[in-house]
Amino acid sequence: MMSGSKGKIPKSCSKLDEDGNEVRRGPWTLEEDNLLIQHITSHGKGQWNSLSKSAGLKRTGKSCRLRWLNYLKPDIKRGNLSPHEQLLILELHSRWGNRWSKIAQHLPGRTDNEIKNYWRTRVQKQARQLKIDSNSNNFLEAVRLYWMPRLLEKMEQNAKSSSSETPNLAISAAAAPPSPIQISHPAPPNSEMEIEEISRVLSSPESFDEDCGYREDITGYGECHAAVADWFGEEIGMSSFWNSDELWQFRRFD
DNA sequence: AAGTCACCCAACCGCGTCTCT
DNA sequence: TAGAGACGCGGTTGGGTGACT
Repeated sequence: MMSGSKGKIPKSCSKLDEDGNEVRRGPWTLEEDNLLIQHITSHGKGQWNSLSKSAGLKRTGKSCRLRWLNYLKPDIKRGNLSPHEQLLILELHSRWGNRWSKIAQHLPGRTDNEIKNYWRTRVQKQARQLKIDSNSNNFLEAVRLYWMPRLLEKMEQNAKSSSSETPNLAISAAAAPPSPIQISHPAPPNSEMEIEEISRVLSSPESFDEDCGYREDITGYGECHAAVADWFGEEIGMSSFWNSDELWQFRRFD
């Protein structure tokens, strides 16, 4: 696996720590990834500083931990966020704010870093275009009134099309090229019943635990995994989510 | 074809919290 | 109980990439 995942040529640099030991920084190389994976596979994780040393890595413990959690961990799900996941992020962020790790706990296979990046690059961009603060009530209102229904609509469309031409995930998985690290992906919600359930839970305050989150597994696909690269390959065109009439209505909130 | 810009995301940093001695 | 080290979280940065001019 390539550091940076896009075929970038790693240009790691080194510096010396206070003991004069070399400490590498920057993108991880394939060799470093393999060392870390092998070491965690045989010895387990934890004690990151000593793990780094005993694995022969010239990295800080912090760096090793981050690399593992955000990139190498076997259950990491990659690819675009599905409308379902986007909906959850919007909903959970409206409740908890920038509690990225807490939000990530409700999106299997997604990291807090990924969710944070999504929020900063997509959601905040949308707020900037509307010229409203992404943490303001106006923006939350706009999200609830327009963005969330759009995502639900998209999920319903997807459910309908997938029920008429249900892809054979098992075949897709079998046909997928072998990966050096087995990454499994949660299967998406693909029935109208599931979507209705998600809508119900999202719109029902009673179904929400104050501190622990949803009482039910609203992700609906808890342990179900299939090796599909990306359920919702089609990118949701965020910038076109709101038409000019809607934009005008948002600004009336001000 | 070359330059510029915006976007995306991996990785780093600082700081608060937890755990161990 | 206090101090040190490890861990975890949220904010920020920097470089690669593709779109646009």
